[in-house]
Amino acid sequence: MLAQTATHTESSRPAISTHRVSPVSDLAKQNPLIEAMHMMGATMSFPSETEIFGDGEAADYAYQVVSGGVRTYKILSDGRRQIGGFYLPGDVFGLEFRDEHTFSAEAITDTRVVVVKRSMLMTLAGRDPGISRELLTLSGSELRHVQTRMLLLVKSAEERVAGFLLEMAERASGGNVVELPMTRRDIADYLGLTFETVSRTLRSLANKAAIEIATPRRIVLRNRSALRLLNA
Amino acid sequence: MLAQTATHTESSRPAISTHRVSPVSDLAKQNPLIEAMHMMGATMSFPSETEIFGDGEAADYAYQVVSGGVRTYKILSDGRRQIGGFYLPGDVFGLEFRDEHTFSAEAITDTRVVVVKRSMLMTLAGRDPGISRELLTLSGSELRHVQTRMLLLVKSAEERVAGFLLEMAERASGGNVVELPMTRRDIADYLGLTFETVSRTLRSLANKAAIEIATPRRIVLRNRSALRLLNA
DNA sequence: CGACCATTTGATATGGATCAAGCGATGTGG
DNA sequence: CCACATCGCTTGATCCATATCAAATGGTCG
Repeated sequence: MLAQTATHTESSRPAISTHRVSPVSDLAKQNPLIEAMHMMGATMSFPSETEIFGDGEAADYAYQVVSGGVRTYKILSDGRRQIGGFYLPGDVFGLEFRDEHTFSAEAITDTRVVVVKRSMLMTLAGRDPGISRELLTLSGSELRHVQTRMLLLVKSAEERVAGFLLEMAERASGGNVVELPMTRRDIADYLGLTFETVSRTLRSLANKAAIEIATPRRIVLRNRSALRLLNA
Repeated sequence: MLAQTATHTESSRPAISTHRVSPVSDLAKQNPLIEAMHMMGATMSFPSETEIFGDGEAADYAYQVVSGGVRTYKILSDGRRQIGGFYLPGDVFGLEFRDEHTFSAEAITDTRVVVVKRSMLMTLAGRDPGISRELLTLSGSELRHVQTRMLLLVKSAEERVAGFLLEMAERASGGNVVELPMTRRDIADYLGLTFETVSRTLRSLANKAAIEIATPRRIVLRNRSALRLLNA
């Protein structure tokens, strides 16, 4: 069954709908890869906190988030969890250009995704240089993203949190209000910090009037350039 | 001129030889991308410590190390230097799948590289799915490599240094003797540590009989599994 | 041989982790 | 509908790994 694992309990089983997704979004119309995924893919729903695929499983499918949010992660031998990335609506994940998944993936909230066989994408890519080019572009932007993360990980806690907020703001529409679908612990595991440090750092940024903590999950960016200075 | 910048002084100017590289290596014969680079590329020599390209410059060329070694890096606003990667003979660098270089590149020692126009590779990729697939594979392995780095960067100094040594041993033939072409500071800037910490950690690993410091630049791995345990 | 770097080693400082406790919102069962 | 349990978040106190500052040593190349 599609990317489903034994960890799904009866109550958290993802729902599969086999009819095609429609209408195709504007984005898809401009991007042959996304278009192909929507044309050929099935939609699946995953309840909050359920596994989409596991670290080490065969990477037979590629996914695109339709609604909700996804985190990929890896459990290190000492029990710590490192988050590989957060994926929001429109983002493609699971396409790792190798045969096994490097990370596990879970729905952060109730999530719908489009799923397509990787082999099908690869076949298409062999015939259509446009698809092939899109795959390269996608891979390149993943690479860039991870490199940016890498740069973040050598900085101070304040710089990491500021960088994270700016990244989330950019990815979710670009406004000043950032809705965080993930917990403090998720953010901490993404940034290589503890959740206490994330909490304290957010407080400290609020005290400096760089941000406002409207609710724990809703942050308002008050002074983007101050954040960007930290982000350097 | 090919990837050359104003920072080259008269005495450190790279030498260009326009004749084709030959013979094509065994590796190249098995990999259409590498083969293409060798067939169409020119060789250039860069003296130790000279710039190959700069952060932000147009990424018009892709490079493969023939001999010597290369580091890519970025200077952060606070003056710290983050090293993007080390490239040894056989490694391809500068192919960032975007129009501008994300990092600068310098020769660590006297270095020869094969240079080829990126647009030429892209044109070939459009015609030859084999080349296209190789580019994807290359991009995928860069991605995996950076992800591994990312995982390293959230660990302790000992884990980072152990991981670094294992990586270098694997890449340079796989024997137990690791020749380090780079300084302690280079390693530190690669791992997000200070050079003092790198030095102390190497000493500590030697005290535990996990390694032997034959000379500062030549490390012998004495107990790989101990290193791997740290590396988890 | 001498000068210059890279490296090592030592002493101290500090940012973030860890340990600990309390608070607030959310949802559940009585 | 209320009381309570749970979970996420915040805040406080202390500890520790690594940074920082400082100095000595050693290897390498004119």
